[in-house]
Amino acid sequence: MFTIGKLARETGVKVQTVRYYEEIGLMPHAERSAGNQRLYTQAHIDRLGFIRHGRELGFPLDAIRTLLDLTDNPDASCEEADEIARAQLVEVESRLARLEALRTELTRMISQCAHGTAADCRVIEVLASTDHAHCASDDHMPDAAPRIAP
Amino acid sequence: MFTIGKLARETGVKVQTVRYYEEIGLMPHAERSAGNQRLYTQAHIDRLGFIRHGRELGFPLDAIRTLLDLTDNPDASCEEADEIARAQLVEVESRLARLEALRTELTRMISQCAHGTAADCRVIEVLASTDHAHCASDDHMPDAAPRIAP
DNA sequence: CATAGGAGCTACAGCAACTAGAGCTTCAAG
DNA sequence: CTTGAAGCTCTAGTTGCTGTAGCTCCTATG
Repeated sequence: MFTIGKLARETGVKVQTVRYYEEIGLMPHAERSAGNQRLYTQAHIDRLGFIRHGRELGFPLDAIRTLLDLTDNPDASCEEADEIARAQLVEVESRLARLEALRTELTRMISQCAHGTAADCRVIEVLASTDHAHCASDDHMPDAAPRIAP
Repeated sequence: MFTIGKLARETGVKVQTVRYYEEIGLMPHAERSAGNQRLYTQAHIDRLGFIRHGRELGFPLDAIRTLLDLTDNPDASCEEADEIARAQLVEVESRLARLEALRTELTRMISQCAHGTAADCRVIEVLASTDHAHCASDDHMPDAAPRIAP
């Protein structure tokens, strides 16, 4: 059996994050030692690895929760998993499109900057202009992407 | 002079968000009418438009704050604005790279799904595997991107 | 066997950038 | 004069953690 520190090191998830996952029910309540310390097995490492991998792919915790339920019911249809993955792909592609538009706009802004004073700074001018013709402003911004490494 | 509702409609920023921007000092404290309602002028519309445009380009509010300071000092060098824009471009490009890796991985997962049971679902299998060879897991996840449209 | 310091524990505060709601007042139209 | 939309303040919630304070516990060394 491992302590929480070992579990964290094995999976690359922070200790606090493991406790957080337990709190929100993503990880089961761990057994405790005589001294009230959490004890984990290989199964916990696997589950936490699954969660981390899902987070790396940008799945929200709720989607991961559903995917974990599916792994607990191996006879269930995998349609739901497929759907979650597809939805995530759609999300990722929409973020990509948006970010590509941003890159274009930022590149243009920067390349046109004459390095003078703020009064005639192209960067500021672009922001101040009411002409949003080149903005991708009409589709919505993506949600937070997760932070994995510290 | 406009009410907060008109200001919000003009700029596409929500009423609550305008009040929030005032609270955090991004928008100035508005004049009040006899009945304690906020009153705005064209200058406020311009400023809020600037903020919204910056948010659309993904700038964090702190960066926008700095850019707004520059517009208030038109004689200052625009070097800082340029640097903020460059930093934002770097950020956007790193998110793009990461998202492209995600798209590849998700596409692969989905295309290999045989639509059977969870037990042999490729999506779940990929998440459960400890082989992270194809993950972009070693660079860190980007920060939250903002949500502009409701 | 005592002790030092690293790791564990709980509980709570904070981050970004809003968003939503409760419960009230004010304004403008009919 | 009334009604309903729009304004007001204040508080709490969102997502996914992260950090801190102030404890206790475990293990290794002297």
